[in-house]
Amino acid sequence: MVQEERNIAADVLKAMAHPIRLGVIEVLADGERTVTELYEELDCSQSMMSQQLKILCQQKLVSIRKDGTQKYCSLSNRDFLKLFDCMHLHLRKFLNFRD
Amino acid sequence: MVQEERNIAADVLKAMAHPIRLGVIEVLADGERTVTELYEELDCSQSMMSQQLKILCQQKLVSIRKDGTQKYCSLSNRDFLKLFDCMHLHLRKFLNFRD
DNA sequence: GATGAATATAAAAATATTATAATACCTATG
DNA sequence: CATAGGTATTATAATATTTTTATATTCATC
Repeated sequence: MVQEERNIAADVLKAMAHPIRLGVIEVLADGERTVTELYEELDCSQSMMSQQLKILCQQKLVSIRKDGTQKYCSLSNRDFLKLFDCMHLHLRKFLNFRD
Repeated sequence: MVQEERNIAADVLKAMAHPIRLGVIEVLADGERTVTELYEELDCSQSMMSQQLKILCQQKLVSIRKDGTQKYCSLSNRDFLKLFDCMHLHLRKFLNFRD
């Protein structure tokens, strides 16, 4: 990677590096959700969710389609789900996390 | 992942989400380096590198062995190198990045 | 066109991150 | 033991992120 790529890659990672945003990715791995479903499932405010979704969309991690008054969110790039496997192992193997 | 795991996972991702720290991981993928080699190769100050290495070590992404007056850095967990493949594709496929 | 449900935006305070500069801390060697 | 090379720490200013609260927008329905 060249400098410029690392800057952008860092922004993408930063977009994932937040408990709620990680939660959104995890939930959406299971399939499409509305904004309301997301903030209920992840137990945060509507405003919070809206702002976090914006960040995820900007990095093209999540995409949104509109249907009437609701918005349906889904993963743009399922490749990054691999990351959760790495992370799971890392938590157990390197940071002392119990199962 | 439960809440607590997402908090920690977010910290690990945050540790990667920085141009220099990404650079360190990339360079170390190729093999061990001293601190001096790292900051010369990545073109930043010694102090900057020392601080960034600390963050990487805290999350057990990098480990350091001492040899006399120098410190040798290496990757603790090569699993995360998969991330670079995903990222490379993501940059090209989703963010309009030329090759 | 008023209402209500779903979502977005703005503002602001609290906190965290980043980057730089200055200084301190080893440790090997003369 | 003074020095110099390699690395760490501290302090600080600038900037960015996080979270909450309040308000705005949009759209379907009555």
